Amino acid sequence: MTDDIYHSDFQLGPDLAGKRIVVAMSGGVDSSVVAALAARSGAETIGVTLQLYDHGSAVKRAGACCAGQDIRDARAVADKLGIAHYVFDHESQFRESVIDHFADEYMAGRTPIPCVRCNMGVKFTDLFRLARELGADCLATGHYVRRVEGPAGAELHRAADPARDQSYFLFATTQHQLDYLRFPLGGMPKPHVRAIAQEMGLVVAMKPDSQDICFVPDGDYASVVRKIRPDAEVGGDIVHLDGRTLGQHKGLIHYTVGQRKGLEVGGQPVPLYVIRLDPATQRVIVGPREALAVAAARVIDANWLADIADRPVMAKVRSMSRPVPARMDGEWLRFDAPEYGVAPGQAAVLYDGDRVLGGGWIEETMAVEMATAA
RNA sequence: UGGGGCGUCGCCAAGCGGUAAGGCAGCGGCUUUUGAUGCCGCCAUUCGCAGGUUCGAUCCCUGCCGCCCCAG
Repeated sequence: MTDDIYHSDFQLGPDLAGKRIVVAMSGGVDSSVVAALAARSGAETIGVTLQLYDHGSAVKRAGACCAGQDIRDARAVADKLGIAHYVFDHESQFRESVIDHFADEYMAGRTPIPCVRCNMGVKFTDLFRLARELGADCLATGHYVRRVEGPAGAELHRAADPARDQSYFLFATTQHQLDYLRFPLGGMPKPHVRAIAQEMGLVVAMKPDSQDICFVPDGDYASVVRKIRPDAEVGGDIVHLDGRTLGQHKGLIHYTVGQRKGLEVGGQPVPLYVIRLDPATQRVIVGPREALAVAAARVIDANWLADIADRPVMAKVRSMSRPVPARMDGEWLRFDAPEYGVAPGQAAVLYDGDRVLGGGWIEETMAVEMATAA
């Protein structure tokens, strides 16, 4: 027999007849394919789309989701598949749980990850509840991550396609949520997903991948912060670690730890990087790249999916980087080798091979010099 | 209005008679499912201004302008 490109496992047992699957449909190609796979599985499939924000028709850029055209796309796919489809207005919830928090974090000199907040709240709390209310046996999403049945229950693993892996953004998924969630695309390469969409004639087959922050129109996140918090742009001094004031900046929200571009400070022998942000004095502290070296990060509000105490782990402090060896020591994640550009507000996610052990939010960091001096 | 030094890209800075290094900043692109980082490319027909010497000057000479230092 030929390979069945539609093969997927919703981990609901051998017979899906009589089962009910709710699919979170964003209007993109990934979740559309999940809906298609669910529909073909024999289970009753219900598509749900949450409208998260609305910039009018202004957001016609590639990469948006959950608004305007995306909702129409989701509806079109559901119609094509012949499945039920519901749209719920979650603009106010999304604004409160994701966008407002995003703005406040930047104003506090931190660097937020709205995608994680969105997964935690809107998707895995609100949608989760909706799916339960609809009597579904599971909630399926288009995330590129794998759910593996382990000896002690469901485990969260990285996607088979390392280039697509989204596990970093899902570290806060609780065991309870994981039990109910399904990620049918976790084992597939992206081209495979598009092939399915194309073969099934889904209108979204050629839709560009989403990227950047969905609710930020053109990469200019500062303008979004400014719109929500009009007093966000308070300028201040750009101060070197050695005490020299090198210039003026246009507001803390424009900077993040590790950032090099945009300081507009010239005449230096070496590039300067943002070492830290001081919201109390509205100062941007800069220094040479070496000053960025961090020995440890304090992690709070953690979500653990396995025991991580006192054992070697691999850790990621950003989505796009290979995991580095580290170890948890109480709240402190201690890196075997210095890490650079670790910003408070970002997440630290721990791995054991492909398995996600959990993670938490970076509250503060310890510079290498301080650590060695201590 | 005594002496000395300096004025080269937005900033720092080489060049000191043979037809403008480099760094920083900036801009563009690539990469990227957060913010960053990184990588690649671009970035002074012109050297404070005006003359002069020379085949040829940013480099030599003269004057002017502007800074800086010492002295008074």
